[in-house]
Amino acid sequence: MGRAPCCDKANVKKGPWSPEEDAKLKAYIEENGTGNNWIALPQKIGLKRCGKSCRLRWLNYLRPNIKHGGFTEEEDNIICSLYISIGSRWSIIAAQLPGRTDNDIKNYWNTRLKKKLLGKRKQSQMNRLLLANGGQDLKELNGLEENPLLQNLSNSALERLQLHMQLQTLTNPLSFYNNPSLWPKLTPLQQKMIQTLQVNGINEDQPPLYAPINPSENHAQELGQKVGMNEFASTNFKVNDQVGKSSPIDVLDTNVGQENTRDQIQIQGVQGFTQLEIDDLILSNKGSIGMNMNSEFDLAWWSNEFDTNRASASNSWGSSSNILQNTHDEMYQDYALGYSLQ
DNA sequence: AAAAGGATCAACCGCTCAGCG
DNA sequence: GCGCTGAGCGGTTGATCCTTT
Repeated sequence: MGRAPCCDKANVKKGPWSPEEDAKLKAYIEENGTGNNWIALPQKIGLKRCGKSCRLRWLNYLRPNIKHGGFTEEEDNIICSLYISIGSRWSIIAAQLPGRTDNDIKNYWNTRLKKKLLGKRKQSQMNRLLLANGGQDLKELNGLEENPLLQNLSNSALERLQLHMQLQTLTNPLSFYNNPSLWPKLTPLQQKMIQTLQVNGINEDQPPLYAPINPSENHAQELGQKVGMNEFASTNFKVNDQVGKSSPIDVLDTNVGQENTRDQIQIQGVQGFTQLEIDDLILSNKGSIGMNMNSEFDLAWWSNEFDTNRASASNSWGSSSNILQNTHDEMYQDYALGYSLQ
């Protein structure tokens, strides 16, 4: 037996609200309140609308102090930061933005903000892998398709992961790119390809292969100490001290002497590489290189499981949100430095 | 100028959860 | 403890507007 309908579907009006309906609803609620019974409300005021529809109309459009459109840069920052942190918890995000509704933020994110962030850079093959089929290709290429934890990653979590990866690539001095000690052993074919590219030059949009942006380890260390990406990761970033390790795969496998944060570990396998390198690495190391998503905790962070656990465990977004906001504002600002959202 | 395709956003749908008897 | 009910939420849809060809 299915769930009983919340109203008589045959006798309710659907579609856009007329000004008359708006006026009726607004006048009644302003005078009497909702009475904590949305289901009964439309009958009381003679509206042929579902109670749920009335509730939505009031909350999203008719109640006082609602703002529509014209999102500020600060609001963008908050939305992005929170989305990366907690995913599509629109009501929680809306709670941080006075006058904004969850529906408005959801629409704004889906239609504009997401594109600003994900679409402005040239869409890479990694993006396609991540988004085209819920990350399945990437999981398979990484030999992780059998990992039930990774399979539990929702599209939202994958999207957040992708955003985070972009942030990492741009800001993390500990990235592959910036740590020669992390560079992989190359197959003869790969070496030949690199040589060819170095001789012939590569797409000017891309930095040269295997040319560290910040070759100074001291510089990387300084920056590393200041990069505290989120409240959940410990902030004791430690520059990889495994100089001499020849392969990132080794590093990922052992993590000897490191106090890796989630951010550092998870992305190590891909960040800072050109698309060509990523593709090649994935293909040539299928099953052995990856984002080191072996830890249940790490995976949970990206998944809805974490969202649920975190939300229900603390149930105190009010207090945690400040931390959340600060850390992610910082993260977002780092991002924005290298990648203007305008 | 018109058609096609894309973007936007209001509204709906169906699910989960909390409160209550 | 259990079942019912309504509130709330996130995902999705579809109408409309806008842009491009």
